[in-house]
Amino acid sequence: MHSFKQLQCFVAIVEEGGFTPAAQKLYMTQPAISWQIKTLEGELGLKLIERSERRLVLTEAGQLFYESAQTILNQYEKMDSEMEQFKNMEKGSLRIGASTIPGEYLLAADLARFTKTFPQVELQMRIGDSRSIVKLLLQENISVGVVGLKPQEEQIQVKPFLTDEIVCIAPPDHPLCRKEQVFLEDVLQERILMREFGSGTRNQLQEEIKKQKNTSCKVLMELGSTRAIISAVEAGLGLSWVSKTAVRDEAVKILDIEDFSIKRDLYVIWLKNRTLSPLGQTFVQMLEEAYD
Amino acid sequence: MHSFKQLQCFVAIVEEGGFTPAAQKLYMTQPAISWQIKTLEGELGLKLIERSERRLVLTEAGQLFYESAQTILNQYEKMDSEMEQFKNMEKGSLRIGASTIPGEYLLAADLARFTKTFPQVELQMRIGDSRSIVKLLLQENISVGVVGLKPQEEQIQVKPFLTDEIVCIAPPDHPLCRKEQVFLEDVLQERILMREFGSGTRNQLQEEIKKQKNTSCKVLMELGSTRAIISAVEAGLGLSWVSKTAVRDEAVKILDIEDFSIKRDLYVIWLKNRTLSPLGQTFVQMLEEAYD
DNA sequence: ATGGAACCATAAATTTTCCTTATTATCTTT
DNA sequence: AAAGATAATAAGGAAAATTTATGGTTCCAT
Repeated sequence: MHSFKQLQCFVAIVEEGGFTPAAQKLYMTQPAISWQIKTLEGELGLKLIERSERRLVLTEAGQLFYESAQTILNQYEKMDSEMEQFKNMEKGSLRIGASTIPGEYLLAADLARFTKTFPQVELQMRIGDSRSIVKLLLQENISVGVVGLKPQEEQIQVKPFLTDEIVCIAPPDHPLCRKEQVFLEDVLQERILMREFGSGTRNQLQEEIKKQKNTSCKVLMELGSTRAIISAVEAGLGLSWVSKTAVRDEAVKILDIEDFSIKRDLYVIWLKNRTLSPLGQTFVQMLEEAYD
Repeated sequence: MHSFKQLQCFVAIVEEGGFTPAAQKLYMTQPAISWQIKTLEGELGLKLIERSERRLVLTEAGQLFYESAQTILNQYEKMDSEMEQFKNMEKGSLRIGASTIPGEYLLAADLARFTKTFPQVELQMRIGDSRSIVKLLLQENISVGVVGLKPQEEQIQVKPFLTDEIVCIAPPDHPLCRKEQVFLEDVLQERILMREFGSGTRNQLQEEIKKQKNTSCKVLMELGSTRAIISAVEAGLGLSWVSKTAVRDEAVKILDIEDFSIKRDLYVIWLKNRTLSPLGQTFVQMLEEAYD
């Protein structure tokens, strides 16, 4: 088994045109170079360099070897710089933004994985409604966002990555929970709780109701977070719609409404004109892999 | 600078699924593997293998490294097998040069044998007069030459390998063919055909005539190839001298001249300061064996 | 649970590899 | 022929890699 050093010495000799200059290039002494070549030739059982005359000349074997040695060293350097780049990612920081649903529920696992891979990276996540996340992105306060509302801005690169389902929730002891079939009309009779204006969930919900039933719903209470809504529903203050993932382990009942359902696409967004940092790229890639 | 061994160990671990099996595969002890990985990770500044849990798991960095390491090792093996092939003469090319007689007549069988033994080798033979072959050798356009004129150059290694006889030929119906004893004077009366200037045959012939008889001969026609001379002699245009091997199956008569005969040594030549490639060595060796 | 088996990490000692300095040999140049 | 440049060689020593021996986990089966 030969070593990188041998290849390196050999290539240096060829390129610098002699043992002594090669030694200088590699910060070694000339006998060390001689030794490397000697062992290399010994291992190969072939003479690589003809060194009788003033100028060094490669033997046929030497020429053949030179081709491959070069390729290998190039490949080696490529690898090294790749690893270097990767290592640099460990030192950086990544600021992402997410709207409530992805931020508070969905992304938790991904963030954990990310910080495990890059423990040194300072990771910041800002949570807000979709509109504010887009704003943060445009101001470059964050470099990646995950939102539930497709931004229309020209400068924003949008990539859908997951479809979330928005479900209607009720306290477990609510009359509708016992009903065989529940329709949208039944629900709209009830007190409805909602997130604040600007929420992607609320926005989409109202549009869907209007589109599918051509009515609107009375919003009897506005709350600032999904968690607050769940608590309120649980306490019997009314019904509401939230992301299915948000209620996985909660003490509220999901109402299966026969004639109404909402799917909600989630999008990863970043600025078109900024090339995403290696860390950002890796983060996006991790999301893609996770929700493929 | 990492080593091939490190890559090798790492790849072996990934492929064998553990340190211990990797050690067995590489005929090393397990601590040696541990050490290699440790230093590799240290040099990179990155952890490659997660070994806390029951199963070994590659980190993200490890996966990245694995890709490149594999490529490099593959390339390395390719190089190694190429060199091995070269050493075994299954690969490579051999360019030889020969002057007319050896090239067109004598060497045919040897070349055939050579290509049969080494079918993968690209074999080139250039034919010219002795002087031009020497020139090609000095310019390193060929690595071995076979000539009929001993080159005087200091840098050329010369090895005689065969003595060819140069005989006088005449058309079968020529008067001299019926004569009991033929002497040189008889022949010199006739029309003499010869090869162009620079030919070893011609050179030697004229020198021998001058030496042995202290006369010179009138050259009445110069022809560019031995075959052309034979045809011309056959057609009755005159007499000439050619290598005995060239007329083996030809329709011309050999004149046995009582007081004149020429032996001609053929030489294998190569450059002193270049080590002959394995192929070249073998070729020379084959010639020696064939004409021992 | 508990003893054993499999597996990796660590330590110390040893071997091997590799590099350096010093010197010699060879070839080129003047 | 002498000087200069360049590679080979020798000897000593530093550094790297490997081995044996051992310790600590985890996993499995009794």
